[in-house]
Amino acid sequence: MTDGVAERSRPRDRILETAQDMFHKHGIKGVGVDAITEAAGTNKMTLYRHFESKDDLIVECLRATASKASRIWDEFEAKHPGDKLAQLHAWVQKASELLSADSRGCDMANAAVELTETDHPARRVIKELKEAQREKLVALCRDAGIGQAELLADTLSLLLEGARVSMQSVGAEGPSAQFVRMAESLIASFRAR
Amino acid sequence: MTDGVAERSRPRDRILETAQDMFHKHGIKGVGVDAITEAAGTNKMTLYRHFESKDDLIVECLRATASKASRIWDEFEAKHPGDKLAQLHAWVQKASELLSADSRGCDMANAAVELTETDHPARRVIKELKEAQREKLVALCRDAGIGQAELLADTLSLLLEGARVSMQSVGAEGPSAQFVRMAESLIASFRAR
DNA sequence: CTAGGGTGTTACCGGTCTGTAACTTTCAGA
DNA sequence: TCTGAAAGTTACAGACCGGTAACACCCTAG
Repeated sequence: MTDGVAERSRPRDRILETAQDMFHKHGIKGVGVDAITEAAGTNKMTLYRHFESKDDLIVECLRATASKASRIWDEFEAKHPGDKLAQLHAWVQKASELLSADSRGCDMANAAVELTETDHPARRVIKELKEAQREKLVALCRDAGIGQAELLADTLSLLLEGARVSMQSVGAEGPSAQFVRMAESLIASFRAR
Repeated sequence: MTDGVAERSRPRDRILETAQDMFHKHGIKGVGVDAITEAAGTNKMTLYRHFESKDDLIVECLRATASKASRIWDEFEAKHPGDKLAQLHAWVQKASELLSADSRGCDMANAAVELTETDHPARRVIKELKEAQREKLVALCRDAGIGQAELLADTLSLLLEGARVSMQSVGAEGPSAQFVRMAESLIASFRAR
């Protein structure tokens, strides 16, 4: 009713999906477990039967989000089978869609900003997942025949990361509006070397 | 004693400085007013005599931080009077020093991530101050004789913003390690156009 | 010396937070 | 139809949060 989540799924799935959404919109420290369970159409006890703690829920949410994101890479391969350069351009395109569709940035980066305790269980997960994403982008650049693949991948990563956080500071009309142009001319200049 | 702030200054100044430091290290929602006043060697009542609310304190902290940052620009002009291109390289150098000295990124960007309420008083301040910084960098690029000054400035902004948030996710050995190389080759390529 | 503003101290308010206990209801499968 | 696990309900514990009231203290300007 007040709920955007498919009503008849298992409570654990509803909690996970609702928590992802609410953490994303309001920040991790900006939403309590009561609010999550209420929005998920269940209650706190059920949450704690499925998750050890809020921290555990956070970790599971990050893993779920990363898992969704990794499915996007399969789309690239499906749409441009074998054509790695086209897949790289598709990456840029997809990134720009993310920017225009959603102004709250990357859940993992946001979590890293919010969870300042150096030993927070989510921090190792964030690092692990971000490094996996980096590896994918490096491999894509390399397979697209670009010489300095690592450098291009890292530059594109920083540009996107910067665009997603810049949107949260100054909005979509700020520097992030030029993301596609920046990324494409970067790729062109790396290809020309 | 447990306190890094100069002991004998006015309580208001101590609170402001301590709050900046603690907000930076632990995040805005990660530190309470009690902890701030205790670290500042004073008490909560004194804080509320000088600041209307925690939100007001947050805003003043952001303004103070931005004011410190703007003094850096004076250094550029002092060290390389009239030589705008040298000042731009000094900006890159200074940015990389920020990256190696501190892994908690930009206070304004972090605040934008944490304070998700769209009508939070800090949000307009963040936008305002970030836009002012952007204007400065655009002017510097233009005065350095670069044609597409806005595009270079925005690209450098996104790179730095991305580097500062990337450090918080994957650490200093991640993509942000290449920031100087990226920035310098960007400047070179814009100058060659 | 004295008046008064800035500061410190203590206690408190109402609210929210994570997490738990004890109990009841629902519902699917044997 | 019976059983047993999953889920819902209510209440609560203990801590912390932002913010305020009332009062005692100091210390400097006059």
